[in-house]
Amino acid sequence: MTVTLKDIAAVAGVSHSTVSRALNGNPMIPPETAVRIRKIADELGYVPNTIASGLRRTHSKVLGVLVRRIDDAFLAEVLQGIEDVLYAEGYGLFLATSRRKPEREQAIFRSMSERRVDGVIVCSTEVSQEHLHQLSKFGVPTVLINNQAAIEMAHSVTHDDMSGGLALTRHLIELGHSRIAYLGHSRTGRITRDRLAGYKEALNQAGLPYRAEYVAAGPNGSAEGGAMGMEKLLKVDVRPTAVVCFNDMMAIGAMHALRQAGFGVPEDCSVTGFDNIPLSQYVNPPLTTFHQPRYELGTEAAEMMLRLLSRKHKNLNAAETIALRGRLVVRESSGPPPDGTRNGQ
Amino acid sequence: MTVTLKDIAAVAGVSHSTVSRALNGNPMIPPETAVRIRKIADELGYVPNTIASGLRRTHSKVLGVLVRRIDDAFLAEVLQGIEDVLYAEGYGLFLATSRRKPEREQAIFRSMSERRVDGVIVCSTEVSQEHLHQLSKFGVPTVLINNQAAIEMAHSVTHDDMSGGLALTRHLIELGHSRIAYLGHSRTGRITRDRLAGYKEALNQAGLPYRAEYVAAGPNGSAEGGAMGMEKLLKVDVRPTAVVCFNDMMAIGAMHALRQAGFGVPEDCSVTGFDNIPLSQYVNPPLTTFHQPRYELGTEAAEMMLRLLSRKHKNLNAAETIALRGRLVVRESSGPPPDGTRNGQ
DNA sequence: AATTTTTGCGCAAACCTTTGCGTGGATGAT
DNA sequence: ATCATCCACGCAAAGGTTTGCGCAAAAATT
Repeated sequence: MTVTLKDIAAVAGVSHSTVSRALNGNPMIPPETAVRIRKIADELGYVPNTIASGLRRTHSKVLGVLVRRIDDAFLAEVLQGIEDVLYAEGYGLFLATSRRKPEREQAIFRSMSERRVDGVIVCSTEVSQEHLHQLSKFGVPTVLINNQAAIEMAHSVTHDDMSGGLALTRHLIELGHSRIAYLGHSRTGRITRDRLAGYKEALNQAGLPYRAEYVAAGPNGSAEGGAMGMEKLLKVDVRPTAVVCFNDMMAIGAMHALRQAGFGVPEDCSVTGFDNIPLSQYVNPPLTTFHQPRYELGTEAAEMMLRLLSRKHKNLNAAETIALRGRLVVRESSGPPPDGTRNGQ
Repeated sequence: MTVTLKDIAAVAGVSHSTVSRALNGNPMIPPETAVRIRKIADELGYVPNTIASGLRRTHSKVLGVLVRRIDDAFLAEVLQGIEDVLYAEGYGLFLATSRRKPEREQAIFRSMSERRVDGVIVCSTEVSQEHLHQLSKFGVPTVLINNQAAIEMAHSVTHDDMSGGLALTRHLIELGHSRIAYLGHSRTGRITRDRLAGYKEALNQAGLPYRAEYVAAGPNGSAEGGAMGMEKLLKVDVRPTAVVCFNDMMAIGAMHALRQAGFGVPEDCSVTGFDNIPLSQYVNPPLTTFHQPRYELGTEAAEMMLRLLSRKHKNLNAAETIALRGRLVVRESSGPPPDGTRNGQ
């Protein structure tokens, strides 16, 4: 049924080795023979069997990508970045989502090992050190994107969360705010801490006090989580006049909760997000946020992986981290504090 | 380096065939032998080589998925639906994005053929009849999701666009609108036509005239496209009091353009979207839209593909289409028309 | 006890490609 | 004419698995 090298060889009157070499551009085969064979292959409708060639060669030209979930504006764009460079380099992309289930993650790593992917890119998931170790034991290189727990001896690309938290908070301070809250996300580790650290640092630099009651966390990173977190903050005695949210979706939820409670944004309370997801500019009011180089996170990770694969002498030990910088995006959800709160509380 | 069946066989003192059979649960091997072998395999850290087994077997247990792009709220959720059922069934997911480039699409189909995927799911892209034919020639079954051009003899799952357009328009009519515009998307084929058809049908049923000047198209399906389309509609002599947009992002753009021009939504002009993307409830005002069963589109397509693969006697000819129904979601972007336009213009 | 059946497993081929090594013929040098 | 060189290609092994067939030993039947 399907045509193989042997079939082409029979028609061309050569051995299948010659066909293989001709098709792979091996210089051993003179050009005229090569084009003749190529032509016959095309006429016969030959489609090389990557799976057979992968068996003989050592690599599969496929990269595994593990991501928490696909239907997330942030991750989707990172994925697109990865896919674009993999496509350009002729690599395939084997995708799986962990959905935060450790057993699913486990199964995925196994499946990727079995499929002999050349490497795996792990994106924004709480991946355990052991799993990664298990992979590296098989010589499967790994690149981490925004890993939650800082993992030793790993290749990773991250964005600079701390400077983002700092930039947003400083922006609010410059607008005159002093009662600034931080609305985090209880299920994320390093990232929420880093952003919180930036927030604290900004307060510190401005000589403003840090108040524990101004730090709340939503149960998750969605709009619902933001709304729930905001409701907590609204119960504080002296309400904050600005809130730095963990991400844009939470900020959107927070604004929703504020509106529900009868407060205007930014008149009564400024709100900032984080990530600059495409939507943040279309909500009303458009969101002040910190832009993440999402797409670039993907491309950088993919390129790092490709570099890793090209230097065959896998000195996987040499850890490497590249940190991408974001930028403050000021829109209309942040403004001066309400009158009377300008200086001090 | 890596441990193979042969290594296990050596330790267990049997042949590698026996190991293979034991590990695959072949009843020929008595249970006690099987568990003994299984144990040795585990101790040795054996990881089956799917690529070798795929060579011997005829199938790869991998499905190709071709999608226009990943960073699109709609497609991402469809993808998640696909991934979830594939994961549950032990299938892998090989992902590629066409990004509307025909040559890229071509290359992707080729790459998928070469990788011997068991089938491909094509999602919402303007895929040509020939490409699909090329795949089916190789016995690679195909399932289409929301294909733009209705393609003959194909398996596909779609949503019912016409009834969506009809439901939205009827909703506006019931609110009292008579000057209702349709804002389409010039780059999509069947879908925009179907929604338009539903719009016309609703007008027709209500005895309202269809006016060509009330039908505009944006250059693309994004918020920018919606804004640009809306600007055209605002130039019409007698402005519409409601506009049915092709999708939510365009609706968001349209609302933006209306605000820029000093009009209120819905006081001056109602706006409806299509898709009910997660964000549509968080924009201000929250968007009236037509919910698409995105996730289910994915799961249905994956399940259809799996059914296709299970009946080995590939009677691929038997076309099959399943249409999923959506539902109207009324929020605050639609309301009664401004005074004085209620009856007639 | 002799014969048949069953059980448990090994042999080897097959899947398709890549590649080290070898070979026969042509070409060039002496 | 003889020998070394080189060119173009073929042979066969290798990569890891699955599986039809066969075979010896054990069990069951007579």
